[in-house]
Amino acid sequence: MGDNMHTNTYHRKLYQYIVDEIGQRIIRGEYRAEDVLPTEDQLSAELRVSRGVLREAIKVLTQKGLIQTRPRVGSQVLPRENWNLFDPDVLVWRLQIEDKTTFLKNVTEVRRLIESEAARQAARRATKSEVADIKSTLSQMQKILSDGNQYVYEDYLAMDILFHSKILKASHNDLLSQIGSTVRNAVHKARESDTSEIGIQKESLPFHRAIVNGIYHKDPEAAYKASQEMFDNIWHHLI
Amino acid sequence: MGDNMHTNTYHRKLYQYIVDEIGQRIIRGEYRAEDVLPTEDQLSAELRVSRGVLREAIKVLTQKGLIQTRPRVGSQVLPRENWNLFDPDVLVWRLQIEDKTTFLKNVTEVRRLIESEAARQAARRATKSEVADIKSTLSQMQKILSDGNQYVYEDYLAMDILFHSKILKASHNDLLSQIGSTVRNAVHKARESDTSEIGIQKESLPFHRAIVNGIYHKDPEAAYKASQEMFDNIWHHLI
DNA sequence: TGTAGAATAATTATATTATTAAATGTTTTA
DNA sequence: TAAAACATTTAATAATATAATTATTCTACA
Repeated sequence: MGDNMHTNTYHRKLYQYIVDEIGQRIIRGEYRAEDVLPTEDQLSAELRVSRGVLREAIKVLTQKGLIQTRPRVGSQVLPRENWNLFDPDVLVWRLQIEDKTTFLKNVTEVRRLIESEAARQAARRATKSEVADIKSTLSQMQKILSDGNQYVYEDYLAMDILFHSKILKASHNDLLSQIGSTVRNAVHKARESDTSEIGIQKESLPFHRAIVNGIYHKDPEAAYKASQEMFDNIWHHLI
Repeated sequence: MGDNMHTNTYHRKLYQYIVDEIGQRIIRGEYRAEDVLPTEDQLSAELRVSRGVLREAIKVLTQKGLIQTRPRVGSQVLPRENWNLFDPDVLVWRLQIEDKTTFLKNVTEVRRLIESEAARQAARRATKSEVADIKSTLSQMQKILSDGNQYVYEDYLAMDILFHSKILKASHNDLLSQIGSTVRNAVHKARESDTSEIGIQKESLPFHRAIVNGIYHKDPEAAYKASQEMFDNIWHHLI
């Protein structure tokens, strides 16, 4: 860690840097399964933080299923099957480090599955105000895209995220909703599959419209199919 | 907390008690969203632990999405949508406190979705040895059920879990696989939807066989449909 | 002589306490 | 009303003591 950690301008906490550093070392395979990390004294010295901070970081990594710690042994890296793959940090680390093609394929597969089912359920269960809310978000998206000169990618992305999270919520299944938003957030955080070009965004509009139509007309299968087609379109641009 | 915390016979760490205690207070609504927890000094005094231990517990709770902490403000309880619903602890706390019917419905919906898709992908991607492995597990299950007298529920359950986790793995999508096993574990941990009667297990055998057949003959849609029917059957027995 | 099991020693995480620094909301003042 | 001083609380460090686990050594017994 740098020497100016204590006076850092960034707003993250010190232990988060340590979590990131050790976590990434593990994902990179620098520390491998069964390996024992350096002792708390050594690690805190190497990373230039107090043992207290290191211990807080270790607690967090334990929660993520990356390590397990026992007295007289130390902190042991756990095999891959123990990792909590839905932890936002773990997801992002993997997106940054592991083979992008396979992982992105798997991620997109899950997104397609979850979000399409959410769209289907939303068509069944969404309340009137939820439908109205979704519709208004869509029209805001259309507005941003129609005004080609004033198009700002970040604005559109924020609206797009909002749109999909509202559909997820309208599925009235909080587990479904959470898988969807967790994976979506990770993908955006890792800046993968982000296409800032307005052309591609415009191309996806009909699919968005079709999803909303399906939800509005309480036609689950239409919403389902439209959502799947949207992801097939995304996947087409990814490869 | 009891006075004998330090000399506890249980093997859990001190901070885990604190995580449990505060976590449950939040799920119970004793501390509500936007509420600020007592200061670290007060809480550590009340729970009879050092501030260090309390801070480690707070880090863990932060990871679970239950709280957020800032200097001069304290630890604030976050609204429900921030909670990490796939965290084992959060799952258990919710199961102890919240409405079981809705929860179980949502859980089954997710299981049906995930495991059926996994079966479909397994039909496409399973290796020969994986198929053989799945087949042999199924025949062991059949054997246990056929010998009615020596039927032991726990043995059968273990085999059933193995069977489904092998299909999940054969989907060759580790995200899919982990959602599936996490949710399945949650259900078993909560001891919900466990039917120990041999009759119901026998009823589910044809579905299992149809799934394996689909995978064996590389017929994704057959495997998919059989898996969905299996969950529809489970759901039928739940209500 | 060899070995199972108990004592022990070494190592490492676990936990406490005290202190200082940094951040942020609140109050006061110009 | 803006900005400066203030108070409060978390963030981080450091030093130290305790407890738990494992490897080693020793002892008693076959």
